[in-house]
Amino acid sequence: MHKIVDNKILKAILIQGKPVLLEIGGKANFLEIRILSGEPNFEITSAIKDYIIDWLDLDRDLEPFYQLLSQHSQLSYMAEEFHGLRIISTPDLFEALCWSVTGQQINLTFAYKLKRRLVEKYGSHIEFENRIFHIFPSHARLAGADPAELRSMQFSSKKAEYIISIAKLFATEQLSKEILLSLPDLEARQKMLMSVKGIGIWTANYALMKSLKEQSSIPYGDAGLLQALLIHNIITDKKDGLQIRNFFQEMRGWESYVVFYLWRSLAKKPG
DNA sequence: CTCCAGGGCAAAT
DNA sequence: ATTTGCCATGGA
Repeated sequence: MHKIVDNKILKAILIQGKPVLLEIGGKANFLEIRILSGEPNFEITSAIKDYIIDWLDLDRDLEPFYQLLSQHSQLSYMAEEFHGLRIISTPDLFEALCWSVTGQQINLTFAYKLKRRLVEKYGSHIEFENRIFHIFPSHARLAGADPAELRSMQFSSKKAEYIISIAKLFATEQLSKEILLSLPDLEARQKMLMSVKGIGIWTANYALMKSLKEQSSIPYGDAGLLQALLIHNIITDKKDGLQIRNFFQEMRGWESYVVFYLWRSLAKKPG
């Protein structure tokens, strides 16, 4: 959903329903944002700033997290190696849910392929200097999609059904980020999401972590998480729930960040 | 060929 | 209340 060119992020988003193309570049101690396409005014510029702060989690003080990591025998290296890395969130809850349903039980490479097809077929886009910048499909668009069409794009029948029914929940305003945020606590949010077909505990926690940025939302059972915990000798058995719970007990308040860093540790190092 | 990927559901124990 | 079969596909 974004491109990186010359060490700058290019991303198209909707701000107040209007498409805007952003370029985010790094300077010494601040970010420089350019609006490449769109009609900026004060209100839009301000909303863009809020969006980026939310998206890249820029308001969070990571020092307490690095303190916690540095005390951990196996993970202390991360405070150095991944210094400054923040959770890249998915502000659009609908997108987060579609992605987590898509990614269920298949390898990530294939999951990315499916998402690309979904975005290219149903999403809008901005064209700028002969390049296309995609915007994730609206729930309204996917609510009207034909499940057979998703099936032909190699979504499983169940995933096609789940995604379209989730889109309909959004389209009929039975589900939204605002509705979830209005609930009293994490448990209530998990419960509401899990009442939807296709959303189990993993999907609920993933979406809550990525979109609502719940700091204690742990995607228990996640294949990548378990693999990373094994690699770091934090657990010896993927089925040993006690070891896993004990680990997250130590990381209380920063569970999501630890998961995010563990996932990052699995990524192939460039070069 | 088999196993497993950033799971969840429904049927069968 | 737990376990199992199934979904779809591709890489190891």
